[in-house]
Amino acid sequence: MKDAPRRRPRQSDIAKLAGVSQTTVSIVINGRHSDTIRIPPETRRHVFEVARSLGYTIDPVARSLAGGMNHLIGVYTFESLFPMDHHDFYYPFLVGIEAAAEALGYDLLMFTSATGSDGGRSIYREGVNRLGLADGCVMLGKETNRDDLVRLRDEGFRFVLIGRRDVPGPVTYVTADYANATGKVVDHLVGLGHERIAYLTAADPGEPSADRDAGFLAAQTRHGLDTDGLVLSVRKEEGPSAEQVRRLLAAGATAFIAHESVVALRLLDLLAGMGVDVPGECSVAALSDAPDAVPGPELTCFRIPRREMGMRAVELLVQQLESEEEIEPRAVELPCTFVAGQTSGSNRKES
Amino acid sequence: MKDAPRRRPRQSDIAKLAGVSQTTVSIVINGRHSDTIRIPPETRRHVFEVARSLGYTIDPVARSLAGGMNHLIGVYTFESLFPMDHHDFYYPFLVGIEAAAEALGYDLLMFTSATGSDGGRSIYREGVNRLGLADGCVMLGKETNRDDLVRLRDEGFRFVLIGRRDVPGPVTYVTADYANATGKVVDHLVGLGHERIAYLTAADPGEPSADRDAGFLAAQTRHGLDTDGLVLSVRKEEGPSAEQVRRLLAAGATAFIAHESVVALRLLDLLAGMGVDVPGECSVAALSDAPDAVPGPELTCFRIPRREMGMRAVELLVQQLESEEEIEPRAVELPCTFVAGQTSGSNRKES
DNA sequence: CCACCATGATGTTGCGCATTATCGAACCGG
DNA sequence: CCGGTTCGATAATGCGCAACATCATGGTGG
Repeated sequence: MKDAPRRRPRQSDIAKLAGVSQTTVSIVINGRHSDTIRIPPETRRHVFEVARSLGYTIDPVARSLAGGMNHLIGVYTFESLFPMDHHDFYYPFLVGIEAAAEALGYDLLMFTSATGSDGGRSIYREGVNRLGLADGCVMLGKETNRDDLVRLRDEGFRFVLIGRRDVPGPVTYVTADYANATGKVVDHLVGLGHERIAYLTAADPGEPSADRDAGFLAAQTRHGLDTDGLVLSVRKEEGPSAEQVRRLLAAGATAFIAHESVVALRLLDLLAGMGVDVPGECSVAALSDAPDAVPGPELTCFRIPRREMGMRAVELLVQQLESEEEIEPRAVELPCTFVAGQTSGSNRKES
Repeated sequence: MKDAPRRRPRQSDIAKLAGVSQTTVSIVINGRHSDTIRIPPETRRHVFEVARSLGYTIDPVARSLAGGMNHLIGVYTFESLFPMDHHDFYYPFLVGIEAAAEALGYDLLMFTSATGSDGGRSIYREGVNRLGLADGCVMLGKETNRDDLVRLRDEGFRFVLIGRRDVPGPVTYVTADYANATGKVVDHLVGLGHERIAYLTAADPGEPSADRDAGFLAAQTRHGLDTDGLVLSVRKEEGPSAEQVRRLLAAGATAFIAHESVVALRLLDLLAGMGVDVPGECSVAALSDAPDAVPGPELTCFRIPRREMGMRAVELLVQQLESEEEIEPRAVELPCTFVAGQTSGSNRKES
């Protein structure tokens, strides 16, 4: 019935009670006895008993200081993690990350405090890199700070990016194979007889957009198509204007491909407003997931394997962490699954 | 251009380069200079410069061992955190927790590794209490292990529970005011003229259920109602059987209150199947949130302030962590908001 | 009867930091 | 010119554990 806030028992407490040395306790607790380091079973049992009776639990902090791993995987997002609007975007990644971490025996350290008063995030704030607590880090977010990344790597910090990043020097990342997936969408539309495909690329630059562009370009030359007046740069927030869509139709477009599903949905609305039937007269496809919750027809698009990407990232990271030698940075591309959807149909040949 | 995996710079490295002692570096980095401990601005600036040039980052592990705070808030769930089925349940709490943590300058440590091979979770597994890495912990989940909780508290570890828990001795928790909210639902139904209200309580015990039961009982006696043959214990997974519902109707029930919204929804189906019009002939209410995604009529129910609970828990915890003296354990009850919904209507008086 | 080895441990050191107790020099008034 | 006081720092210690080097004992073969 002590009122005093009991201190955590330590190995030396056990040692005293069991009549052995702290070293012995450490060895027993960690099961480090081997051919060269021998502790007889009875001593071991005794130590264990005392430990249990004291309610001993190892102090991970001390262990860590003494050179061990923390079994901590950092999760750093270049944007704020949980706000509702990012919900659907980040969540599947997190599910994967958590699953893999749990399977591999790691805990997750979610960095939130790196957010400055300006709302911007930086790993290095006031010269302090909070990521250090984690053994390694999974990094996600669009607005990557490349300088920080380079500095991190040069410091020898282990991390895996989710999403391809053009960074000077090698880094390991896992991404989705946007180029191929985009190619498949084009193939699908071409297979339906479309020859003039309007392409609504994302206005904000970034590797994922670039990959889609590359995939589109490749597919297009493969099929011998051209794009005069059929390419449009569109902001996700605004979508295309009715005027722009009209111009594309006037240019002979019979199908539309938009990077963002939001844009594709807006496109559907505009086309409906103009009396254009989808997929009867015109097809629409997106180069990303359609949001689940939104009602309406299922978009022709592809699914980004977010969950798998999360898992894979953690697996790669742990592999790096647990191997003795330095592991070469790796790039992993996971395939997207094509979704035929209901917004694309065969192009009725005219004339 | 060194290829050697550079060691992390430490305070002593800075000290050597800056021509001061490690102590000084520590003081400068932590801004601990005061009236009694003085470091002139120029020295401070110099130390900072050297630190930055070395890419110094503090080692939180060592700091922790030395007794400092890490600005880390643990998040421990007694069930697995991210699996899809718990998604809607945990997510709002996390949003609140993250928001408060970010606002207060804390990072989040999500414990996943406590999951045993049996799927069960225990804080103390294999003699390791990993929670110690965090300065304090927010704990959530239904299947609380009370023994662990008591032990944790006795060790002097700071934590805040989300959800009321009957634990020997005081703990601080934040919960929703289920009793009052339940009372309001009853009031609403009574106000609509219902006098015989069937009550479908949860089969699995637990404090939240008990609170609802208490609230129901109180409201009932307040209104002078009785419950002969109107109370039913129902498993969430199964819901009530058609036969049971028929019996309740036969017993004169004109309104139903179910703990779980899932059960309420199933009830609606059953009643529809029996040709009973809701809310025309019969009212249905739930004592929890209706899931957003599910189509159908909006349930009469109340909304549990999950986000606010998460925030509040973090705030309470931080308050404890940052105050000098021991703070008395506190219980906080947050109000639920009543949702009139579309599944309750006035009771047409018969005879 | 000593040299040698296997057994079963122990003493010491150090991880990187924060804290405590000091300490030297400069300054200042009497 | 000397005692006190402020200023600007520092050496030493310890947090709890793991790694390393070392040591005492007892049996065994030569």
